Amino acid sequence: MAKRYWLFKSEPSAYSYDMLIADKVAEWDGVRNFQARNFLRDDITEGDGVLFYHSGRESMAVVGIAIVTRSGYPDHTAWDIPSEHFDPRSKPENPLWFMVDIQAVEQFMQPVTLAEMKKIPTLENMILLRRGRLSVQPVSPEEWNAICKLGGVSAF
DNA sequence: GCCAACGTTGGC
DNA sequence: GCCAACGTTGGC
Repeated sequence: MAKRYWLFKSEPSAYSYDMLIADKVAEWDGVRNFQARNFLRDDITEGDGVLFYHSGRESMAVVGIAIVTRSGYPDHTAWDIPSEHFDPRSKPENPLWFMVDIQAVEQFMQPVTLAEMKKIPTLENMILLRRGRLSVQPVSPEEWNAICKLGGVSAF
């Protein structure tokens, strides 16, 4: 199966790329949107590439890349009552929400800002620019390459 | 801090 | 099943 590419958004005060580096591997839990859930459950598989995007006032930029180390599996925080992501509709025997694991690969030399991305014709159809609110979204190989290049990833 | 976009909920 | 109300995200 061909490797696919994704963009994951995170508010850096909630979870930043630096925290991912420190944690080595992160469970991408807490996604509570059905479209994003479907990607996590059905499409995102081990080995896929992830652009890590910081949303919010301080950053608004892709800051690095990550790799999926575990394909979709049930998000156990949904049945963890003290968790802020608790959702009584999800049960271990019939999970509603899903997550994947990711690992940091390389921090960008240069964060690629939202303002910068808006100026690149190759990126004009990016979901990030068209429907800003989806927190897990597919990225085309062309978009992936353009952003990695701008970010100064060593492979380019 | 404001507000547009948009996903979700719930009354009918 | 429709749609108004509501809540959240996230850029500005």
